[in-house]
Amino acid sequence: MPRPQVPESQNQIDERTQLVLQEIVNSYIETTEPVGSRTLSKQLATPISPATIRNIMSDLAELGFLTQAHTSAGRIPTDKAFRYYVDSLAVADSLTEELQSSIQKLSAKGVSQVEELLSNTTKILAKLTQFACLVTAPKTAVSRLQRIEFIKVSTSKILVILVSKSGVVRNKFIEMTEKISQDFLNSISAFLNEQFRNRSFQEIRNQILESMVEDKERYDRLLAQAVRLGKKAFEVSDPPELYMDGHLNLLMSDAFGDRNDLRGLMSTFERKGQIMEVLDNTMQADGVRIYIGVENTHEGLRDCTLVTANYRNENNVLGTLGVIGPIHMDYQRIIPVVDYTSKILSQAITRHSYD
Amino acid sequence: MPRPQVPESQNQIDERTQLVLQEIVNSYIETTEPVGSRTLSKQLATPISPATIRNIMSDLAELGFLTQAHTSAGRIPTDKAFRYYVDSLAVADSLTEELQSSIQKLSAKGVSQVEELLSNTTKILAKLTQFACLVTAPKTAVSRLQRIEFIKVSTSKILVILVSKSGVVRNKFIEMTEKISQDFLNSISAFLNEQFRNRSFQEIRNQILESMVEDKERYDRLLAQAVRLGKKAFEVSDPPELYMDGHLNLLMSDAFGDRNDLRGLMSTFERKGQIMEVLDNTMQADGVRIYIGVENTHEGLRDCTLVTANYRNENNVLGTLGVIGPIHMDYQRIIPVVDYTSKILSQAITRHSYD
DNA sequence: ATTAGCACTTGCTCTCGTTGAGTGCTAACC
DNA sequence: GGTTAGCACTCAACGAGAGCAAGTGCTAAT
Repeated sequence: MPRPQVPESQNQIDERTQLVLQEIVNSYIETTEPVGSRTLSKQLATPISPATIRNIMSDLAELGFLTQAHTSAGRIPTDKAFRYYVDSLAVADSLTEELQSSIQKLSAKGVSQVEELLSNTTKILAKLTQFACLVTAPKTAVSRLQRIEFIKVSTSKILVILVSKSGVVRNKFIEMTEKISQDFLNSISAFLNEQFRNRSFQEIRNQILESMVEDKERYDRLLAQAVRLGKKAFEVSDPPELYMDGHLNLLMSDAFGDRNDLRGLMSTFERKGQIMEVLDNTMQADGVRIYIGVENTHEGLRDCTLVTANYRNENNVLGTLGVIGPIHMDYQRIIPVVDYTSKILSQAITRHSYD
Repeated sequence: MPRPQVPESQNQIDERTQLVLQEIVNSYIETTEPVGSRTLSKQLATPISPATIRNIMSDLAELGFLTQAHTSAGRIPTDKAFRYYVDSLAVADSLTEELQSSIQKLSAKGVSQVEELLSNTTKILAKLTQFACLVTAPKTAVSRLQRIEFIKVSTSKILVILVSKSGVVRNKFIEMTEKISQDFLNSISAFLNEQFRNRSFQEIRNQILESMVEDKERYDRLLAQAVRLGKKAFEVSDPPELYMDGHLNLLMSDAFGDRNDLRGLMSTFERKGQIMEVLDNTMQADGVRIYIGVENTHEGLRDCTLVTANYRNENNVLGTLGVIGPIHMDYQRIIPVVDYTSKILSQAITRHSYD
């Protein structure tokens, strides 16, 4: 999702015009009301008369930075204006101590599970931003194996436990027709642990599949069973895991005027798979990414802004977190929050890793 | 939450009046509009003139079954009317084949985890009812131990795996300061399995606590460690588990007119603990329970109806499921759906149990 | 006891001025 | 030539009033 490249010439606007645009966006972010020339004139530090501002506004409208609901209404910044604002005008606030310490709480005392860490992250983000917040679980494909165990829970059922380096535990039941003793299962897990420890799940999958096409005659019973169980254990059957919180904030906030707007958005949230896809698509990039309105490839998000950042351990990018809010969100506040949260989460999850 | 006991005399209303009341409620459920005497007269099978109906309505209003928004508006059934309707008038529809088979899908092919079963249940209920749907995870206190295992994942961290008879798997990390070998952990889990298999978590907790106050001199190292680890493993630190789906349906449906109504309701949903409590309180009773509007002890649900039923295996009630919808829901449809779902879930979860 | 008839109530909708914020243009100004 | 004051124009929002429709309550007749 590369940022739309606009010819420089088109956006070549002089300093004062820039100032006016900045102030319009600021004002709109603050009030969510169309902003008029008179009001703006008063707010502006440099005194410019309403008439002049009208001229400037007219220019900006022509360049596609402003629209108006009807001829006699004030101007509303377009998505393009917000993009411009975010790119060149906004100076990211440094976070207050208070915000910082709120965010640090995500890995507070006694958080022993990665799942809890991620869920805390969404909760804290939701609280601080008052928007919908998302965190993807560490990608299974790049996860590295820390430990695999098989536990026989009944004659035909085996519980598989997969622990990844990043601290994620996954449980899965396998049905077996033939009888296998717990001792034998232990041998198998010992073998698999020996063989695959520290390898990524993706690698393991591939290698197992390769093994299967090799000449089976060469296998002893242990190896054969290990391959069979391993295949089932590492199958990618798991639904994409996504932690989500605060989508009700959007409902509360009447930042989205129409109830129908909200409906569309909410049903997007219900399709977690789609949201996952959107987040995954942003994962290549680095740092905080911002997708404003029409810039969103996913149709359901065209009336929102998505702000995302990755989290990682020392070796790999593990997942993405993000917030979804109105296009007129307070970027100066939100961007650093997302940024800092991603860093704190990275730290926390690195501490949780086993090395 | 016992059903409010109303003196018989107050509700002693003759057959025709009953019929009118029934029809008013029916009509209101269908249209969500105040119902007037003229309209009702036409709908009624037995021909009664509008004027007579007005008299009857006047009586019903006096008895507290009907209200009206203003003098010249039609009548609206009160919560009391719905209670009367549900208790004595509604004949539960038998479920269509279609509905039955939809519900049976909750335990469709390849559902290997109880968690998935429960989550499927909320999804199916949400789809069929278009309301908010809830399922509580099997109560840990009454769960019986099937298997406990300890896996050492790093020098200081131990992963505990608790498998209950009902098929629920729970993971938990324990930090250990002193070093314990995996072999020793295996001995401990063997011991605990031997000792506590089939006992309820509550019993186990108690017994472990008892053991701790006993003379420690008598312990050998194994026993001492087993008690220590066991205590941590069975600690009730887990957040109450609640599966929820379809609360967005309520948002979509405009059955709740005001957006503020919805906000209150939604923030109730955000406090899962409160919802849990409400559901737990209903668990003593048997069969389908219905709490209409003011009958709800929890304030946030006073504008809703809650319909709940338990699910169970052969031995115990395991948890509760329920739907929350508008007071004017279609009871004839919803009640059998909840009832049947609870039965199918009971069956499915019984099949998942290990015996 | 039931019903027809009628006066009355009340919310809803439509229309039509009025108001006010805001624009666009033109002409004057520095 | 850029900036500003002034003025005519536009258009949503608000409010009052008329007409309408649905529904009630009461009274008198059946």
